[in-house]
Amino acid sequence: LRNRFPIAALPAAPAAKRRATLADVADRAHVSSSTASRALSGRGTLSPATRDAVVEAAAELGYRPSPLARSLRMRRTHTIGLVVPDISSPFYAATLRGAQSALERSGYRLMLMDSAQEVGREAAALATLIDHQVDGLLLATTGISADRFDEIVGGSDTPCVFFDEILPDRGRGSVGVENARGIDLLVGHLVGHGHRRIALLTGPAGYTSSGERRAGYELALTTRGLPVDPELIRAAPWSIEDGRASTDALLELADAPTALVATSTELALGCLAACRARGIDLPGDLALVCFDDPYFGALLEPALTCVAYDAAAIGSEAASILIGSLDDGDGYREGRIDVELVVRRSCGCAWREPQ
Amino acid sequence: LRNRFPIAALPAAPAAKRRATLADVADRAHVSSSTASRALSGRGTLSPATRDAVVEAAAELGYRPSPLARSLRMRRTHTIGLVVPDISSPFYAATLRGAQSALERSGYRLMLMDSAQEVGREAAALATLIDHQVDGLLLATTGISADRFDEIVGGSDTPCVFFDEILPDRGRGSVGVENARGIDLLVGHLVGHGHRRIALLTGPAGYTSSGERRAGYELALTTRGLPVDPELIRAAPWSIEDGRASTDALLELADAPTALVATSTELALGCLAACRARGIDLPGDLALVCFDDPYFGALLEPALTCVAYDAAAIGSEAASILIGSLDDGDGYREGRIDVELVVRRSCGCAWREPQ
DNA sequence: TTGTAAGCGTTATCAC
DNA sequence: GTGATAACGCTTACAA
Repeated sequence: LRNRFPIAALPAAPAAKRRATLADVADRAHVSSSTASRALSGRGTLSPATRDAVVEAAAELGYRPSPLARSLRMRRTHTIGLVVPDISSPFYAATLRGAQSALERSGYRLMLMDSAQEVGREAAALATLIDHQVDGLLLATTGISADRFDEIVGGSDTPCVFFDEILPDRGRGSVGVENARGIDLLVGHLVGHGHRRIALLTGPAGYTSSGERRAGYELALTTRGLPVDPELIRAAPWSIEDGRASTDALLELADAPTALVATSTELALGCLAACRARGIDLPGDLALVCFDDPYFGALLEPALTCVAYDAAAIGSEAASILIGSLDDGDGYREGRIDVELVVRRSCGCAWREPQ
Repeated sequence: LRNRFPIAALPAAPAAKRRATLADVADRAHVSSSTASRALSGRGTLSPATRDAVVEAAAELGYRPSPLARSLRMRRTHTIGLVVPDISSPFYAATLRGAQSALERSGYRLMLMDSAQEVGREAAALATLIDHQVDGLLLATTGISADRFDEIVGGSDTPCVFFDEILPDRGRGSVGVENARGIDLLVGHLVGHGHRRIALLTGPAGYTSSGERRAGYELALTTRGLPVDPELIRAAPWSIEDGRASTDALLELADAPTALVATSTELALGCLAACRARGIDLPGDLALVCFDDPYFGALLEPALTCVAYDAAAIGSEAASILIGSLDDGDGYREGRIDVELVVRRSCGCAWREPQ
């Protein structure tokens, strides 16, 4: 009854060989599977002889432990969940890479979810990740409420580190860029060029970076004794189209600005497009600076003066904080990624491309 | 398989520390855990009354099944492994997003690994993914050998679909862009402008896209009765710096080209940088076209004429093929993403930005 | 229609 | 030192 399929009748194709399990290794080394486990994991005590035997058997069988079984048993997955609003954005892609390499160094895997800028999907992503018992969470929130967040991740006390977009008073830490300082650098430089009517293109209200940059702008003006004119502040989604529309509106003002601070690459490009269409000379008629240094910034016309920062560092810093929190226990750590002013031509400086 | 446990079913007050297990649900519904399993999974037959009781108990407890335990038991993880050479590149980030959304639609999760353009890391990434018993693999290879590939994924017969960079004769399918057609479009357009000495900036030899684009270039010239001059072909890594150096070299030729086809955004930007530094007028002195349409292409000076394609579609197409192969069994499916010529100014056309 | 029991591949807690 | 044995949370023959 057993042998209904004699050897000769086996299919020509080689049956997929079953992966060796710990039990197989144990058998081959003539020990119990608990001993084999100890030998391979290094935990517990056992004689060097048996350890060697087990290790050898494992090597011969090409044994690879099952992370799945291990996770189920140990209640640790060595997996970190990452949620971002849009992974195809260069910024988040860079943070992802930074996080990934930092995590890899510590032996963690990454499970990625994209919230597509929808709160509902963000919540679903978090729930999925929690279901998978990720050991920790890296989250650039797209606007989940504190209550919803608590409801989903609160019960599991899975540590969470926020980056870029932060949910206040939650999680084990947060990482952002020096938004205020960056804007101050930009505004300061423009003021140095003699500008007094400086416009701001910022993102929608309610976002961490949007808010910090706007506040930074107002502070930068105030500390320099300049008035804050609400008309010069335009909040819109971070897209080229919105940047263009906002710039158009600013340019049609009776008392138009002489300089403009764009808080993202896209907004700066929108400004560029608007000026080009209207025949406005940059930086002659309007000086432009940007919070963010795209890799093609030097090749734009005019080459973009901006504030640069290391997006990958945001990810790796967040990952480091998370890993720290994983064995440290609690507390709250805050990281800020440094910014740097990169002076080129769009601000009015007489910069020329090197070489 | 789909999300039968919407997050709305979470308990209002997450006071429960330990997550409810199936056994808890069973207890509360006064049935055995196998019955509870059947009720929740919809498999097997059971009375409507008990089913309702179980479902209600599950809802009351805020029960969420453990994918870990389920995977271990079912030998299916509903997780797909994705390996790319560099996730911070906009191209791969876009493919990732495409893949992610297609997979999500079918109830799969994504586990991401970055090979950092190193064969060793690529192999390690694959091994890790196989260890995790991913149900399938999406791979843009960085150059792993067929033998090594077989060694790592062969034994498990985990289906694999290649995209962008392809390992021939392996896996269940592959997806690339219409490289030959794209180059033909570009070369054809330049020839239409009267150019006969057309240079090519391509990537390093040994890459799928690099090779296909170079072959496409030679074919495009030949079919138009133009000679192929090896001096006009420059193979170098896809970086701005390399593009610049290659352009410099071409420009110093005794018989310099009058037009140039860059096979990537970076190479085109390098060409731009070289021309700007040398005071070469684009497109007057040199016409430039590019395989790839960066989102800022219209804002460069001159606005870039190029061949555009949907990078996200590569990822989603690859994911679709993989998912198909997951239940279809074997066979090999090949996908090609369409390209489109976007005419602007760098080729010599009299294009003006809309509006 | 439902329950019992045997796993999936590990590790931890005991005895011996 | 080493080996049973019992989990981890789930699915699925097989029995009842």
